[in-house]
Amino acid sequence: MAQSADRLGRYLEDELGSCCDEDVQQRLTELESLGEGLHGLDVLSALANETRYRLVRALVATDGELCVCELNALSDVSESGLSHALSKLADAGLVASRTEGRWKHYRATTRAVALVTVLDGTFDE
Amino acid sequence: MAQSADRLGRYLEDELGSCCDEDVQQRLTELESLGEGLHGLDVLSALANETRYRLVRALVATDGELCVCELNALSDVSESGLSHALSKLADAGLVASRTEGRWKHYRATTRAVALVTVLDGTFDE
DNA sequence: AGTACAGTTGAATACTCGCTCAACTGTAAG
DNA sequence: CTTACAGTTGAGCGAGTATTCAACTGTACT
Repeated sequence: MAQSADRLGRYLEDELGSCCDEDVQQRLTELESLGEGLHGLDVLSALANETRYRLVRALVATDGELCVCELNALSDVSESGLSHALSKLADAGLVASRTEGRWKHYRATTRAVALVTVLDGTFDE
Repeated sequence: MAQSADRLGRYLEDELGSCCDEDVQQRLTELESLGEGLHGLDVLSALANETRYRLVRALVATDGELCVCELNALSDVSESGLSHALSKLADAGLVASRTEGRWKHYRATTRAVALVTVLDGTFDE
């Protein structure tokens, strides 16, 4: 860390013309405050996996509900793996479920819809 | 796969009252078409890591450029690790860079801004 | 020329995470 | 009450990934 502060000092000197230790210290605290807020990392982690991403995309595309047994048809993992995947997605608030008898239905949340939509949108430019 | 088709058949029978093999087959192909389109998975993978996510958030929050040496201050990895991280982000189209002398400046792309914004937005509800 | 520094690259290591297997819960039907 | 089925849970293994170390490129300054 002392190393990187040195380099930052040299950089600020380049930028400002002159630079004292206090300038470096101030900039350091400014920068550290930028690094806060890891809100959303768990959501991204949940989505950043082929199996889970496919499930979410399918649910978003369906614009409704799909039964676990239907989701099974479009994922190439075991039934157990599918359950794990859906559980992780539910924890991240990307899918919600409804049980009916012994069948369980999943649907995409608005969060999932928003993310997939934005993600697709950034490829059209 | 034969197993899951069986289960799907039983499910469709429950839903439709009756169900023949052709119904199952048709539903299967419908479902498989939903699983297409992995566009964006690499972007998510790039973002779904604490180090890289913090870098992107910082760049988005700054609404401008940051020097590598400044980014170094808010990431707790080595200088080399930082370089690897930025490289992966650049590959995913989440950051862009500009070299000036021996200093290199990074900025968030519109894709990064869009994603972070949407992600934050889904927590306010 | 040579030295110092900003940043990158590739290989090796350590670690996380996704998947499967087996055992389990809960629901419906004979 | 027993059997069959839908789905979940936890442990353990294998594969992918994040990080570091060392060597490198390119730029400025003397």
